[in-house]
Amino acid sequence: MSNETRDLYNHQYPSSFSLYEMMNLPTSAAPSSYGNTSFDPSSYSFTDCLQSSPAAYESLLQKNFGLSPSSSEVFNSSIDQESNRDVTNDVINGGVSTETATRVSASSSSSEADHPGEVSVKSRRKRELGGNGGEEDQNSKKVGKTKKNEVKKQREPRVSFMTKSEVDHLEDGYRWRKYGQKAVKNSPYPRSYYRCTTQRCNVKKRVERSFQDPTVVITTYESQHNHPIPTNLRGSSAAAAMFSAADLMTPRNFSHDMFRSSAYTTGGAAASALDYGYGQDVNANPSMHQEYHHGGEYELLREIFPSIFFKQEP
DNA sequence: CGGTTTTGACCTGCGC
DNA sequence: GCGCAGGTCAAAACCG
Repeated sequence: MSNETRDLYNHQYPSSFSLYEMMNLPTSAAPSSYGNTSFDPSSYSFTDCLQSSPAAYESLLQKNFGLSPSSSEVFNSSIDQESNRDVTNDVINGGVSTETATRVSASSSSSEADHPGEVSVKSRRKRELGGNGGEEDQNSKKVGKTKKNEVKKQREPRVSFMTKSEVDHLEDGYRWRKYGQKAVKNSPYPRSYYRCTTQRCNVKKRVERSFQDPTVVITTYESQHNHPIPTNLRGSSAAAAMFSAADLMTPRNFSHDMFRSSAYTTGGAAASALDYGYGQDVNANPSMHQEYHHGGEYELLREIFPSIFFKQEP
């Protein structure tokens, strides 16, 4: 953690922060007034969220988010660090009840070393399939139980984004392999599970469509990439770099899928700029965004995306 | 042929 | 203990 980030953790933040505030909308505004959807900003609060990411919160406060109904397709993002609650579900449920919404949950950590479960489960399953069955299986189950008692399974921090997009799987520069899909309770839309294809990188992401607003895609990232962004992809590495999981907790993260999905939904200059303009920098270094200032398209992007995504350097 | 997606089965945690 | 829902596995199918 940088000194700057550490300092931000010492700040005091309001306990609740709705998108109305972030968007400078009057709290009495009709929900339907947000863009062309029925999204209700009042349903989404940043309570808890920024306890886990004060830097991002700080940025929101400073910039007042700079979001306008027409300028961004990103409704919300949240960082889950505090409990084992499911961020995505919280976001969805938040659309129904008020206040609880974007509870960014939490997590814990389970790096490869922290969760040998991945390996043990595999081997157990293999054993079962191998037909040795019986005793060994019971033993492994016992082990699992004792572990459960000793250490509560921990999870990596999660960050979720709500983006308005036609496509479910938004490109972010990294390569993903889908490893599962599940039906979501109370939703006609399934949830897809992706894992980063890079070896020894255990970053996962879940993608699902909001049943309340099918135009909204909810993407939840878990863990952090331990490698640079692949260079040989059509997708902009720069756009992805802005969301490097190595920087998961920085304000810049809020640019990630909004960036990409906006490109999709606006369909024009932004997409071009993203796809062809900034594919050079492999490393998601902190000075990354400065490079945008040098390109002619920076100004164009600035116009398209909210100010928070292009934090201006003094 | 290697990588990716699909999909049913299985595991785990949690609430009742 | 049971049932449910979320999450993961892995074989088979698919694709470039």
